[in-house]
Amino acid sequence: MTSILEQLKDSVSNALIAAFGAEMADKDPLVASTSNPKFGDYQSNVALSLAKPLKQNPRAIAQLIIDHLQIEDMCETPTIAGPGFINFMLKSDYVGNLLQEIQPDERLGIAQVESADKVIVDFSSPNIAKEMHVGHLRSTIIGDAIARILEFRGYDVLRLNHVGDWGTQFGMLIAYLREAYPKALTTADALDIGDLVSLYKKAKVRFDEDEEFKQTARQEVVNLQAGAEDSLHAWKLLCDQSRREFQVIYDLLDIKLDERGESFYNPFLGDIVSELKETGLLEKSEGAMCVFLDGFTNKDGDPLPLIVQKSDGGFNYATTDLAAIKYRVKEDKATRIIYVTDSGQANHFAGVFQVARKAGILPEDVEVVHVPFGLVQGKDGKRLKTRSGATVKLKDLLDEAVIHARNDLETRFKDYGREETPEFIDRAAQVIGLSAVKYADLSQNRTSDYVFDFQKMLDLKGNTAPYLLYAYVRPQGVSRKGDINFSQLDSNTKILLTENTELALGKSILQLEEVIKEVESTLLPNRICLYLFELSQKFNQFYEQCDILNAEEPQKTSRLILADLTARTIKLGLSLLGIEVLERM
RNA sequence: GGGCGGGUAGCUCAGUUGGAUAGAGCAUUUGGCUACGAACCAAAAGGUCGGGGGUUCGAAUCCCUCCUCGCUCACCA
Repeated sequence: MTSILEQLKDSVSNALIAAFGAEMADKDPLVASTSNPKFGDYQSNVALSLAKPLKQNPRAIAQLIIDHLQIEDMCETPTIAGPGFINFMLKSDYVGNLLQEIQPDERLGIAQVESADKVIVDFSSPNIAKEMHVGHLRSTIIGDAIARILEFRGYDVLRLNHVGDWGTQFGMLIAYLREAYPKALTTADALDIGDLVSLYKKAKVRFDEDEEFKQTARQEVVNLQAGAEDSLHAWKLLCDQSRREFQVIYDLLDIKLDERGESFYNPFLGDIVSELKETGLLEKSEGAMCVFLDGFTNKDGDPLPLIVQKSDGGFNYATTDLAAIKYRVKEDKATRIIYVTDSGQANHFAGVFQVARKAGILPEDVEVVHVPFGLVQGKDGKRLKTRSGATVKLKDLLDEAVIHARNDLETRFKDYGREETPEFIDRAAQVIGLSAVKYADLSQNRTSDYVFDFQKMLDLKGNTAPYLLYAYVRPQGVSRKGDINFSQLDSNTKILLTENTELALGKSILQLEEVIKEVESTLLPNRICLYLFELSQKFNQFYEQCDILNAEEPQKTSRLILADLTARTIKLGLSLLGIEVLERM
């Protein structure tokens, strides 16, 4: 289905050409939703922007455009307002017909892209030998939502987990374990993940304080990268253990990822350096092999290098990321590569992308984009910590969310005297708790820092997951009582939008496609959250004002269909965010 | 000092390529349940869009400048 917005744009463009000639073909018709419903549903500001070049009164231009518009089937006669805005009000018959058209379609009429281009979404990417913490939550949730949206649009999406399973931290850990717990390097599961984490911290302290240990650790990295067997064996044990821990979280959050860690690119790192050497970009500086960047300077104002080989011969993450780009372009045939990491890595990616372009590793027709997000902070505006000062563990946080949701459900049921089975409560608490966490993050996806607030996240009022889940449960409850089979409707069943709330709801349902297409390019899932919230509000208003089950036919069937379409739209929208629905709650 | 990103209602945040009187939610005050499930709806109140200049028919949005907060600036990732 072509979205209403696109149809209007085309119509206005055609009217411009008809009124002012073929040179208007490239003119943006400036059609958008109105800022205020009293101006109608859509507006075009094109007449205002043409006033100067055409040297005519904008209202006169607007009138000429309207005279050449052919949209009688869609809209009431457009009106001119203020200095020259053209306002469009959709006809309720038109909206009803469109709803009828999308009703039988599982995708609710939302189009897929014509060619299934390969898109890589690189997200989550925790570090081996460390527990996942809230910082990984954002990347995981946002990345998953972006992947789901692009998959729904028909792209061939490769979800890559670029785990930190290589590099200096490993040298540190292995060097430390060699002297402190040699058994852990040869026996599976000799230590649990919590021990590993504390050992990692001790290793880090020694690394920072003890110059000799630092050298040993670096040598361990070089050994590992060169393929030393005992180092590799130890490394593998550590990775397996961490991987199982990560999987618990991914299962809980329903996240699917293909693991391709940094180690995967190890065989290609040397080639990257020699390739850069051939292009003449490579320079040796202070013992390290570097490519100096345009537009980046250090504290002293000198050009900043991207180091691709350290003075000890080891490679670092810039080398790995360059090798990853090359592999993703050549082998995966990606046309778009999306990196979901915290905004602190913006400079790093800008540097890597620049070098990749210059070196010809990254062709012009492949898009790379860094999707940054802010730090997760506590209420004090500082990095999120537990009361004891430790990092908040992701698993604990998710468990707490589910417990919170369960407590709320139980008191609610008690207040209403409702009896539910333990299985029902388990399931509902799980869905509500986890969706609250996901939604709280996705709904305010800004690149600025993110204040983590349990109370707000689990609040059941306002723009939250429970509000949307409730807006889904309500029409589902009505449908169950409505005795209607939506898959076998009579073909002349009309959707009648006579009340204001019905019409507003109908229009809202039809906007999902516009929103999805917008997010496809902006990669801002919070737009979908906002849309779903507004849709839910419109449903609740409709539900409040219009009787469904007690209405007379044909209104009753029409309203049942409208309610069902709302439920399906919410379910689809939430599924694109990785959020499940409940039939009852 | 350089680069990047912020500063919008008491709090948390939206605000699409510049568009009409800057919007939500929470909190506050008030009204609506003999329930198509009130986890809802309706209403009130709440703003020098960090300050100051500029660009134009029109600026929260673009440019300049200053204040302020965060991240970052060569061998961690």
